[in-house]
Amino acid sequence: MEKDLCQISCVNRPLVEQVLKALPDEPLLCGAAEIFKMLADPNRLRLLHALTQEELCVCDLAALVDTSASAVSHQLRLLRTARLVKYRREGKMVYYQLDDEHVAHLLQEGLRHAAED
Amino acid sequence: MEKDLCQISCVNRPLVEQVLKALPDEPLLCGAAEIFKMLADPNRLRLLHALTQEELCVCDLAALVDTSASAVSHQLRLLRTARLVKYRREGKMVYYQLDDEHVAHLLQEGLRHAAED
DNA sequence: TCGACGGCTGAACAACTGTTCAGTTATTGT
DNA sequence: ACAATAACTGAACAGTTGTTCAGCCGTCGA
Repeated sequence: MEKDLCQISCVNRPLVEQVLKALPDEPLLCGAAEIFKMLADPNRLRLLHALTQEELCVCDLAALVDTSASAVSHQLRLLRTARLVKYRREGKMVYYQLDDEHVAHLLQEGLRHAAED
Repeated sequence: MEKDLCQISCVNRPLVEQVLKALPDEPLLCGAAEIFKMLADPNRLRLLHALTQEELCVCDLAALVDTSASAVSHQLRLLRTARLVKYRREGKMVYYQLDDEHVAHLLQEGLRHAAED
């Protein structure tokens, strides 16, 4: 690594060291990246946006994004393991909702910034 | 599509229609997804976090994330085209900074939510 | 208890992402 | 004008992501 060039010449070492110290540690950065990764797909954004309004079952969500129930189920598993949604079983049906308001907040922030391009 | 199952039985059509109407339109959703996609990588998060503190040149940034200048340059291009960073040329050097405070804000939000897991 | 149905899962495949490598452009000092 | 250096770029490759397909699990009604 770092073999490409300018090992000694142009790097402002002290400044880099300083900035480096202020960086959040590895697990926190990766955790944040994981959350953003979940938000990095239009279909998942649709699902999450829908869940900001209503609790919905898998079939509803599949109809909403116009794909197979299987595909949605896979997506929901990702969102579940990332703690962005939680679910509730009622008979045969499983109803999903957002895990907390942070999710809705982040989503809204992203949409706002995308709008004022 | 939608061939998998439950075409008629369990879908709550009116509710789906209602939620569907409230969804942001395609380009907005994709725009937001693009932004989140840029934030979905630990190294890019490091770069952006560093730039919240200091204006830095490509070499500095490469040293910071401990990769080649080429790799960083590719990443910076992505961030540039997504309008998350802007740059300034000074002689041979190119200095990068965040395009606006929204970026810093989103970044901070993501880190905060990752922290309070 | 059995069949139907809502939902979940693993494997496989195509599409996308990030890095490396090699080569190019732009600017500076000699 | 030439060599050196900071940065950019396209092609290629490995690793990851999202969908499909086929089959499984859990619950309900007959």
